[in-house]
Amino acid sequence: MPVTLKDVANRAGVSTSAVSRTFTDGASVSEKMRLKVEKAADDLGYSPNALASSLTTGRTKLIGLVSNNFHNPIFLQVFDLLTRKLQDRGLRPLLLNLTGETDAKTAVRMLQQYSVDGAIVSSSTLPPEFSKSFRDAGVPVVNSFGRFSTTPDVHVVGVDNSECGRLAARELLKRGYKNIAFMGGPEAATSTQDRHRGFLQELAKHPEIKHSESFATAYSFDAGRAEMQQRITQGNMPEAFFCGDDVLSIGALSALADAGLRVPEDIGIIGFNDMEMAGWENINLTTISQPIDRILQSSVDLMVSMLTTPDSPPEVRLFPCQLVERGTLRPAP
Amino acid sequence: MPVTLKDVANRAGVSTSAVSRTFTDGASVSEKMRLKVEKAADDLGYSPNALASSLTTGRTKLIGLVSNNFHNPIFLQVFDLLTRKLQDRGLRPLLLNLTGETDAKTAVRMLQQYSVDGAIVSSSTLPPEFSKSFRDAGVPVVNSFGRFSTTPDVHVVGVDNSECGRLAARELLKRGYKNIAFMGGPEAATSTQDRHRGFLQELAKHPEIKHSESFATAYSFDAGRAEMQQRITQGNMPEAFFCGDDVLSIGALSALADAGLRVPEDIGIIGFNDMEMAGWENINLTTISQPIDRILQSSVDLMVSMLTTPDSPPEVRLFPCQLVERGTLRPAP
DNA sequence: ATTTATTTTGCAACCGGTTGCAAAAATTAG
DNA sequence: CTAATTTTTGCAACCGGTTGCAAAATAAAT
Repeated sequence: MPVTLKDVANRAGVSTSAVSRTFTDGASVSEKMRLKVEKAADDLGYSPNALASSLTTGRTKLIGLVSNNFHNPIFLQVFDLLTRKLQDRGLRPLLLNLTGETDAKTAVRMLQQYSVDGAIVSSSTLPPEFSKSFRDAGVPVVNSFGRFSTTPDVHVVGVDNSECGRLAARELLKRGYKNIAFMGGPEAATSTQDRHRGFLQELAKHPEIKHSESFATAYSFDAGRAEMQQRITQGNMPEAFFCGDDVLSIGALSALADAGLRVPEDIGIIGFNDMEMAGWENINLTTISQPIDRILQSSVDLMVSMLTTPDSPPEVRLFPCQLVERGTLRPAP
Repeated sequence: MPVTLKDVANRAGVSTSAVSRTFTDGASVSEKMRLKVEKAADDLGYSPNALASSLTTGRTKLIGLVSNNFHNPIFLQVFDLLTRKLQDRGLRPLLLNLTGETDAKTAVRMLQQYSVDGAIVSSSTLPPEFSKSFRDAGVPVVNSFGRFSTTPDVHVVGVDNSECGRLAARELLKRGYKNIAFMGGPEAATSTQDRHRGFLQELAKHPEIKHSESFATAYSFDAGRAEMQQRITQGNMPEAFFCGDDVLSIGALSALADAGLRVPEDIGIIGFNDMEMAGWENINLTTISQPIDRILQSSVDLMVSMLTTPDSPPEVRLFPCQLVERGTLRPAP
């Protein structure tokens, strides 16, 4: 059924090399030959078998898309953009779901078996060892939404999370809140750690501001809701919260609503991510947006450049975040 | 860098065939040989190159995951489950994003170039021609969330959407609503058409019930909100709505809230899908759930069985939907 | 019209495995 | 202890392409 190189060669009455060459750009083929071959290929409906060619070229054009986060809606957007951007470059995304996977070795083996040309690791909760293992196994990797480092093991693209923490703190201060809180995601997530650190850095400049912090067990609605309920029953509530994620914020909002606390009149909330839902009128969450499109574009660009020029030193590309003003924070006085 | 079959053969002092055989189950190898080879393979850290073997076996274990819906959060769950289930079976999901793709030929070529063993098409908005083209190109396909047909072109797994429409209607009637409405997604989506049909079928049995219908332009929050606003300004509101999707419902809820209409006191809403968010306490949407896990499990099972026994006639597997009682519909009297 | 430089083409080996076939080794039967 | 079977193993061809090299064809130079 599938028509092969040889079939085309026969029909065109030329060697297989000639056919191969007309389909590899940069190869030496005369115009006459090219036409003859293309004609035959068209007639037969031939398209080259990428897998077979990968055997000799060593390139599969397969890119592993590695994640363990299939719960935050933001990742649907990530997959959407990433797959399209890869497709545009003639690359194919092979999805690797590492949910519940703790052993980097297994993951490496999976990638290797399919000889992916590279891997884009998209997660802020996957331990950095994974990326490193991939690289050590000889797989070029880009870590999207990864952690800033002055000595990165692999390419990192994302935002400066501690700057985001500072931004959130500044914004709360600007609006005159005197007693504020940080509500993070899981303490083990580097993104939460960094945002927390930035938050504290900014507050260090304002010793008169009271502040407190707590951590939800996950980046999820339920965790955010539970954590906020906890804070409410404990009493001694701050005036405003910086929540480490929108889903978390929405959970928190729901707990506040249940407790009869009004937002932003009684309590202010600022989230993080600007997921689609944050803009929905019944949620209307003031939040901080990451430039997802730019981050992913840059990730793909980096991947492509690694494929053409291997051994470029790991690079960190950070993009600025932005406040998205909506209705859950009182205006500056 | 990568260690090959030959390397292992050399080290073990045996032929390459022997090595190949120890890694293919069902092949004839003595215990002695197997041990010797496994030892050598371990020492070298060998793992077979799946792509190379695909050349001769004709199986790549690559399964195309085809979708054009990267907006409904329900699909994140779909990808999560699908990738895990495939991985469990030793298959690898190759993601094919057909957003904005209108030409089935292009899509087919993409699949073919990577010689996927099969394709799981997950979408209720992708034209059925796509699935058919894939099949015609010799790619086994399962259409998840597809449309029921007595003469299906390909395997179809999903729910009986018209039965869901009937279920929704029955539920509304049971609760004593006398004037009800159907608010569908885009009229071109088969899922909307079928739910609509079922809805009407049920109402045909109750001529005393007033009913009306309208269609949102997409399965999205904004479309649902806009459509509901439209209905409100038109006046002449029904007592309850069956919305063709949860996201749509949530948009509708937001419009109702803005208009000062209380749910379920003034207006009842029943959604469809039971996405995670529907259960969030601040949304608390009464809805109809599809057994996503079973649908996807069945899809993967069907795919696997097609790979082992090709040419089985296309089958339709429909699973029952279920009411999920929450707070947006008044209780039965 | 020759000679020389350049481009185009085909041959054949190779990429990393798999597999039909026949020879070799191990079992079982007589 | 042979002869007849059955199992295990290696050889070599093949899967669908790619590519270095040298021969053949063209083009440029003298």
